Amino acid sequence: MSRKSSEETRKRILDAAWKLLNSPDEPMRMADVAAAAGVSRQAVYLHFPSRAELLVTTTRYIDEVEDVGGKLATVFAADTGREQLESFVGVWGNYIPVVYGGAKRLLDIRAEDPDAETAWQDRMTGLLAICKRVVDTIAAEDQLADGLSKREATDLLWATVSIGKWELLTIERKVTQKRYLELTLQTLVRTLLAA
Amino acid sequence: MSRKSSEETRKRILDAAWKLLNSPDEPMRMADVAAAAGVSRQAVYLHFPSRAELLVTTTRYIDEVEDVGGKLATVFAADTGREQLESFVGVWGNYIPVVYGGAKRLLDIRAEDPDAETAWQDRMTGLLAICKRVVDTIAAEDQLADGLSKREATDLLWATVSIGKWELLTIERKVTQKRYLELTLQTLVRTLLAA
DNA sequence: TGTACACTTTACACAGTGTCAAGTATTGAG
DNA sequence: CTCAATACTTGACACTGTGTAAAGTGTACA
Repeated sequence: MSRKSSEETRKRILDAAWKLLNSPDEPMRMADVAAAAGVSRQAVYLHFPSRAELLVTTTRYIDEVEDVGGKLATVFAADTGREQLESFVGVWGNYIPVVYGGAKRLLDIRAEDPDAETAWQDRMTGLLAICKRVVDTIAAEDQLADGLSKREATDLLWATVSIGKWELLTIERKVTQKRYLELTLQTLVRTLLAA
Repeated sequence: MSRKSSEETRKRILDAAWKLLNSPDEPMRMADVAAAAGVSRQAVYLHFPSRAELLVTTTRYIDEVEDVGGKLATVFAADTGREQLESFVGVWGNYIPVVYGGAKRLLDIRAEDPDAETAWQDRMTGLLAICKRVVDTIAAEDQLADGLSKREATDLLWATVSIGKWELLTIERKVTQKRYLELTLQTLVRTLLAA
């Protein structure tokens, strides 16, 4: 087998993991991933040292394939803070359903897996940076709501668009994705922007 | 040993579980709980059929000892919707730190344990009912924000005071408990109440 | 005195992760 | 054409934690 085969197998494993991640009822043990990828369980360990690493790599892989970075970058094409906020809620809010499966499983093992914890922190830190930029734009226009520091506004924005809150509203309470976006934006506008 | 001993041992196990639950760095395996309670691992199984059941019972035990029900009932002593909202955020918001450890571990095993899932749903449903009553009061005064149905307002309130969001703001972002309460109340007032 | 009860001790079945070592098949370099 | 490296398979096993089973110990109280 050529050197290429290794890369292909790796990709097949990641795709299989991705698929299982998005089937909440399917278990995702190492053996399941291997079976779904059509390789032996050991082959998975040849590419990924542990389940945690596989999870972490899979989420990064999804981010890459779906180009989160690129999509989030478009948020800053908007000039005003309010427009950036709108754009951000739209882009990120519509990205959540894509990563939800992976994020949830990552969270599940986070308590026991330091690697998963690290990967989670990574993503959260990245999102926090975006939130900070949006808040900075708002603050630069002097449009930040009274009595709110930039730090607090950033934290509030970040917590409001969290995957956990999306899960509560859409999965648990059956709010439609469209309405979730509207309600979230409205909440943020009223909370973060000056009246 | 008298019939009483059984009850005492049970209580010691629950207290040990509670204690471990609130020490996030301590593992809480059945053997750990047993050791902390000063009994054999098997004794734990004599009182609780599974780890999930132990977790579930422990959270209910905390609720009982701390009298959540009673505290939440005081919310409705207030007359106006706005006052009820304030009271609710205070009571529930200050209860979260007490149950946080248990809630987090319950969430962790929820994916694999139907019992834990049920217990979680129970608690969330209970909280949702409180949210609904507060929203009803607000709506009866015609103070609900424009374009918001009672159902949506209830869901938003519920998601906003969720344990997950509290965790993000206080644990992850180091917002103080006091400031968390202020920010949460402000968000809710601006989001749910008519201007 | 003895028996029911609460608990201990020891042992084991089972699932899932991760490791190890030997075997097979393909591919490309000499 | 040969052979060695590469990529993967196969099968076995150690380890951890949950849950079960069974025999043993000690104590209360009828």
